[in-house]
Amino acid sequence: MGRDGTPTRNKILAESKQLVFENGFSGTSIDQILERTGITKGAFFYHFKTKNALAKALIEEFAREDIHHMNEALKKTEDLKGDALDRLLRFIQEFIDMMCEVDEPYSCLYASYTYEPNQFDEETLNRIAETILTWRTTMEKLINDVLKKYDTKIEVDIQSLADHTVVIFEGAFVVSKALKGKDLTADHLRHLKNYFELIFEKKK
Amino acid sequence: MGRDGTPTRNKILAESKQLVFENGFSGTSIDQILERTGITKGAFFYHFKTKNALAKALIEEFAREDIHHMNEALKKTEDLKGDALDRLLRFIQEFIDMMCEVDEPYSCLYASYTYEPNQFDEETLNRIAETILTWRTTMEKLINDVLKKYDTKIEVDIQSLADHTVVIFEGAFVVSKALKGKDLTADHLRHLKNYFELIFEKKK
DNA sequence: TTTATTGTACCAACTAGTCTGTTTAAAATT
DNA sequence: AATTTTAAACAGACTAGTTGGTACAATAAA
Repeated sequence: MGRDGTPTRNKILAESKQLVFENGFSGTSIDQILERTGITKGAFFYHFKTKNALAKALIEEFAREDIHHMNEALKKTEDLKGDALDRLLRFIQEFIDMMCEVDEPYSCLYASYTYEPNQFDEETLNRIAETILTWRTTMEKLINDVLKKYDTKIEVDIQSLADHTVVIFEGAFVVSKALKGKDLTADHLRHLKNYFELIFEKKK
Repeated sequence: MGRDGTPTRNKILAESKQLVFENGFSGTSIDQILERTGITKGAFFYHFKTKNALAKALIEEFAREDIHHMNEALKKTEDLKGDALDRLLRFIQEFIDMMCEVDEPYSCLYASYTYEPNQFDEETLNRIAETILTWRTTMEKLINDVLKKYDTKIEVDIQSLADHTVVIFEGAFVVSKALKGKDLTADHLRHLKNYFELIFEKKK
């Protein structure tokens, strides 16, 4: 039954993600995507019914990978469950290491879409919120584990502390892109780690 | 000689800034701007030679206001120069107060432009970097003042600590837009304030 | 053969930008 | 003070190119 279209589909996804980071979504034309991929219009519209279907597929894939990274980092730190603070710090360290490996400023589709929200349907935008809320839940769990044996030196709202990680990711991406300094992202995650380190103190 | 064009020019700037936040820059058509302002094409292109001239004017105005806010906050805290840490914390508090007053998620043109960089010329993008670096310089000064009487509990790089404020602004804007929670921005500035509070300890 | 893919010509709507002309208000002249 | 001049400010029809999307023929594997 016909040939295998998945390489084509993947090429479209990969190249258009890149293009969206360079030009924004509405600044990226389908013709540009065709040129970059060497694919024709027929093939494109076979795989994606509309340009917005591509937008949705892009965010879907990006969100899946994002949550996958998060879960991988959770797994890698499972052995530290004994000291929940150690684990939390190692969890952040995983992403510091990840960001050190990259060789150009990292970009995030959430921010990209968020700054031209009218281009997308509710469902697409909800997918972004949903993923950020998944991060929130995960971080809340990690933090609450810490709070079993630690107090906070300053009174803090746990939910917003949980969100703070995503905030620093997003902010660091923007600034590192604007200043063209790929190392900035890791630096700011280190500050987040510092904050976690400083805010908790062992219960007596 | 002729009528006064500044109200028209200002209306164009105000409405197109709003449109850029909703649709992105390349997602905003000149026709849309005309519709929103009730102005005609002739008037638009009288005030701005090209669409990119508008982009530049927008970022110019935004940057000027941004630096103005920064300097206002500096002025308002001058009386606290005696204790540099107090001053730093009050400086951040100024922006917390500012963000509490707003009644919808705040948006930043720096992030908007940064996520479709190919739409703009070098000069426009440089204006963004320049402004962020002005923030860096200001924060470095505030922090170095603190360091005269305080040590840091954890070894930190001053430059990246200085940048951290902008990072948290930008990240908080993105997340508060994505989650449609206008209060989030202030919350995360509070975390920044906490961080500053925790990281410094009086020299003996 | 059949069905999943891909190629290409085409279209209506929209894009940024131009062109020519009109209005307006202040300054120069009477 | 009334009139004319001047240039800034605006109006809106027009254009050449681009946009997302369609129709349908061609091709390739099962």
